[in-house]
Amino acid sequence: MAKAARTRISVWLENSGTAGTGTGSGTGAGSGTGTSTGAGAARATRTRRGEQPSGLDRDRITEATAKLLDAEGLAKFSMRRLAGELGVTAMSLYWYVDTKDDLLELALDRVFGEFPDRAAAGGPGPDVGPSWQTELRELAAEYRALLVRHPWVSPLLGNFLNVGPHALRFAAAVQRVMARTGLSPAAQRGAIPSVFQFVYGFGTVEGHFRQRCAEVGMEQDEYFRKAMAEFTMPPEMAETFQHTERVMEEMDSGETVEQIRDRDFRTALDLQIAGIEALVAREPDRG
Amino acid sequence: MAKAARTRISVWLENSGTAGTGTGSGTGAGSGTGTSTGAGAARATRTRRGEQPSGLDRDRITEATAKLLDAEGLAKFSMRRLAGELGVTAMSLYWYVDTKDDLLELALDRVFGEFPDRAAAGGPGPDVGPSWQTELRELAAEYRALLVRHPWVSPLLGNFLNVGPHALRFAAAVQRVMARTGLSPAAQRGAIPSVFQFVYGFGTVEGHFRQRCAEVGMEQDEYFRKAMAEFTMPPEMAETFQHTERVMEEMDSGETVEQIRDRDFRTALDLQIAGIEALVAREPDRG
DNA sequence: ACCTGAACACCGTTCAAGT
DNA sequence: ACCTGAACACCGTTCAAGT
Repeated sequence: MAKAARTRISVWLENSGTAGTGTGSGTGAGSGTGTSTGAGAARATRTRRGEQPSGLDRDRITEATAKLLDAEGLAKFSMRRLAGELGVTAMSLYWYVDTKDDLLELALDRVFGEFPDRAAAGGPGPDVGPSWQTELRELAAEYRALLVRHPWVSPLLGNFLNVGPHALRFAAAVQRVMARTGLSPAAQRGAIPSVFQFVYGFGTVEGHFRQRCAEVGMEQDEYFRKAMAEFTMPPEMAETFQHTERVMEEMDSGETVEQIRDRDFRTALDLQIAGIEALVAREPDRG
Repeated sequence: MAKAARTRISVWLENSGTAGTGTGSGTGAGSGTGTSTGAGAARATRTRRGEQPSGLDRDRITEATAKLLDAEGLAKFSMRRLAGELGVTAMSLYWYVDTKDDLLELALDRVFGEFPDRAAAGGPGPDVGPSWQTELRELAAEYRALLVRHPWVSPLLGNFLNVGPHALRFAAAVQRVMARTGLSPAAQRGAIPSVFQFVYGFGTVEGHFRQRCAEVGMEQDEYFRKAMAEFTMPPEMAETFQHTERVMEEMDSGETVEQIRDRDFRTALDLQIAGIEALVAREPDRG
């Protein structure tokens, strides 16, 4: 009852449910072709001759999507709006993409392609190059920067599986650093979310705050002060919130919101790295 | 240009922008009354006599909102749908609430009220009762449980400031444990997101996954296996993803997805606590 | 004081039709 | 093979009107 079961939750997974029969003309994009990074061009390249009238293809659409999301945010994004940007009707898009969600997933993976392409494992020996500590810091900083640069990424990460080729490349890089810490595989599996879910949350609120400031056209410090002023703290709690008070003091002594945030981020990474080191020391020796 | 500036981003902040003039009849809810936990009842109590025809009030609406969000998720929630549930037209709701977003914020804070009410600071001396370690674990576990119980909370937390009375009570509890660790105030400000943004991210993906399973009517293990089967790993990456492989192995040896997740969560908290302890040991003695 | 109906300006998506 | 127009079933919100 109620529409055929559809378990697929990602463009990157094989189509399932109603297997085989298919439901229409425009489906089946990228089944099995997705191993190379240029997966998005699948349908377009299949007909490489005679250029589409409007010059549309999956890649151009995905690119325009990311650009529009950067410019106006997730809330204002719509298929009609995007189509307008591309000089085409909304329905043309559905030739290249099954649903709006699929398109968002494509855009999501696209920006993960902005990560510098780290050397794969098995390159130089395990004891040359940067320590796992500094490489972990780098990865965290890059992830944070991505989330701040593209505030729309964060809500999408919450909704989709994110197993596109670029996201996988990043996940692999994460797993490789963790493997170098000396933690047991089981402990690595706890350490990964410990570090990168933290970064996710941190980058999310940071990006969101910056976006908000941009929308109202205020500086971050200005906006922070204003929000504090408007907010009437319940008096019985006032004493508990030492941190907020302290931030205000630090701002008064000339430090910016951004500087304070950077310092907090660094502290948190110090904490995480120290935590990993402690767990390693605690574990029975292994190889 | 383009609509009067409106900086307010939370029901809990004083109305601002267009200050004084106001734009209509039904605005101005809760200006300054919000210090007590029962702030939502403000308008209703003001007219305590003669019971509204439909029995509507802000509290009942907020309650119904949370219930509907639990039942059908954020995506399917709408003012019209909620109104239907309350046996009323959508527009009636706008008498009690300015916008849909305000209502969502009210519901958000409401579920933060589910946290057990922790004793305020200044109760028993600092060295009786549970250690900061076990209290931190408890807070983390409760937060995780909240996010899993109400998967719609997570996306809302990303969008709103969340400075309602109940959320503040929780934040205060967090600050109090951190104050007991021995960290400097500056380090505390890094440690808080380190721990609780991790929990946020962890609880988010867990809650989301469970919701997905419920929607398609599958067990978690079943769904996990299915997703893995549908996913064709890029061959050059297969060797990197040891963890995923290992999870599959552990599932084959009888462990459930849930058990593995619990173990990972515990490991991450071990890591975080060890990290805090290391930072404390590293800092110059204080107090 | 509280509630409604009609209307506005949007959505994502389907479907039959055009070229 | 690619694109469109019209239509369906929705949104949040406003506004004038009812009781």
